[in-house]
Amino acid sequence: MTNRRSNSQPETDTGSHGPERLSQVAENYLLALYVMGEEGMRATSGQLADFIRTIPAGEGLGTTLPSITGMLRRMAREGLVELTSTKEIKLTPKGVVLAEGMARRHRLAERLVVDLLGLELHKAHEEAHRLEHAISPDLEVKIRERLGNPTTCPFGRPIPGSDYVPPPGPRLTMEQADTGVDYCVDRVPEEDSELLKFLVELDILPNRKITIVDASRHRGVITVRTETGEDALGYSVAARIWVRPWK
Amino acid sequence: MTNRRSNSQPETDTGSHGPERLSQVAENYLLALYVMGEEGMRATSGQLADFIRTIPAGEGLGTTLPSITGMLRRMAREGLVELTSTKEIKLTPKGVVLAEGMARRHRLAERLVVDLLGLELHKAHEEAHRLEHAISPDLEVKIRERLGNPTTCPFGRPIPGSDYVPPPGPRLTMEQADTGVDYCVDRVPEEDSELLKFLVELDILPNRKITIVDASRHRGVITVRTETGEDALGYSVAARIWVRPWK
DNA sequence: TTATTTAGTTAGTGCATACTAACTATAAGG
DNA sequence: CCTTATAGTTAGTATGCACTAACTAAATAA
Repeated sequence: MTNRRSNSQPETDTGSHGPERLSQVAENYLLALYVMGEEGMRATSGQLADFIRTIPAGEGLGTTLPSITGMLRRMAREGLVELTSTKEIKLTPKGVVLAEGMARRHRLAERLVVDLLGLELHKAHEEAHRLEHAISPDLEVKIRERLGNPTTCPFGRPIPGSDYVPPPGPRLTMEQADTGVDYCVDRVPEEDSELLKFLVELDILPNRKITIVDASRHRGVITVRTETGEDALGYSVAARIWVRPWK
Repeated sequence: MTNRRSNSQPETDTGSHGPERLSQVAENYLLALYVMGEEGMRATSGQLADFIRTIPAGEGLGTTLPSITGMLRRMAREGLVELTSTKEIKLTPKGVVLAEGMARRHRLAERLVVDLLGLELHKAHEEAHRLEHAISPDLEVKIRERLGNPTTCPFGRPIPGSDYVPPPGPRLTMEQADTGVDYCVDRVPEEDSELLKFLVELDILPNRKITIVDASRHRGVITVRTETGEDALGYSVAARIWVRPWK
């Protein structure tokens, strides 16, 4: 009777390539590694620990280095990951397939709770982190259909397997954006609930038009005009918001 | 990396009455005990084992008597159940509250997947058995609102905490129903996927009107008229379908 | 009544997942 | 070059949850 989800089984399965269903913990690792890959981060045990710490539903469990080491060993045994000589963690082809599935279900779940159930955006990531483990292939199909085959999650990330096409033009952070030019918000961070509440209020959300009115690097403040008003953002925040050229 | 969901934690929580979050296994037990209570079944370890075996998502795990004994011991330690001298398993007040929550989420999830996502009815129970563990209080509220505060699940069972009022008149099984009288289907079994496919086809579903055209006990066959046609049912099947007087 | 079946517990084991403490290897600094 | 910090592994332990095998108590049959 605890907080932990774990997983035990005397390996009753027939044989060579491990059980079909993964533990929730393994699923979390796969998703984390997938997203880290998307973001171009070097995936090491330490980075992974940091990343897993941001999973809200996880309540900070399984984030010590020894836990990571042990889990990765088991995942390597199941052929999900490989540990390179440089201590970098790589998904195997099998791992990639399963990780894509997790990202797909995670992002579909985010759309589900936001678009269909009206959940506040800043709660979507956490809810999806629970739901992603509970969505069967059958249900996934129904969700996708019901949502009209979305291509991105509500935070702007692509849904693997959808017919997402990267929008033309460079993607850059708001911090790097030019003054006086119209941009379209491409992605916002999904894991920072407090920031998200703020971004919702300011209407700085994917597919909204924004213009940098003023960027005073020395003050560390960027002034952004949205369709609803004008607001000041710190550089550290601006650096986490991705935009692309408008139209 | 297995099929099993388990749960481990060096009991890091502060104190006296156990961790807040339960394991999925414990949640399954609570729901099982709750439903068995609803059905007026005597809850013993053996009965519980049988019941848990019907949980499709569980893949038959945790159904041996020793597993049950061990789990019940842990749950008793957490103050969720009590084992009476007659080997009967009783939910404690705390257990009842948590079990009601499980039943609530399970039945809301069934409505969600059927009404909102268009999932085939015969798959709803299994899907809900996964989803019930992944629904937070926040999300539960949204689901309930979105569904318009339903009072029953798609199989006719009441949703705890809703404003369900038991319909007037006696509830009886179709096997006990009189010939030539109009009845309203009250409940159908949710866990028998094959039977459900059949009942959907025949339109023998909660709130539909049916009439027993003929009951020949010696042949073990009941002939039922629904709004779409007339069909023959075996007594063993009829015994599992609950009806109430129409209007 | 005694034998047998039925139901349940206890004992012992195995694996997943978590932790802390102690060790090691690599990188950074002096 | 040697020292120290940083990152990661290994060792050892704890808990949850699952199993089989063996035991026990209650009900049933002979």
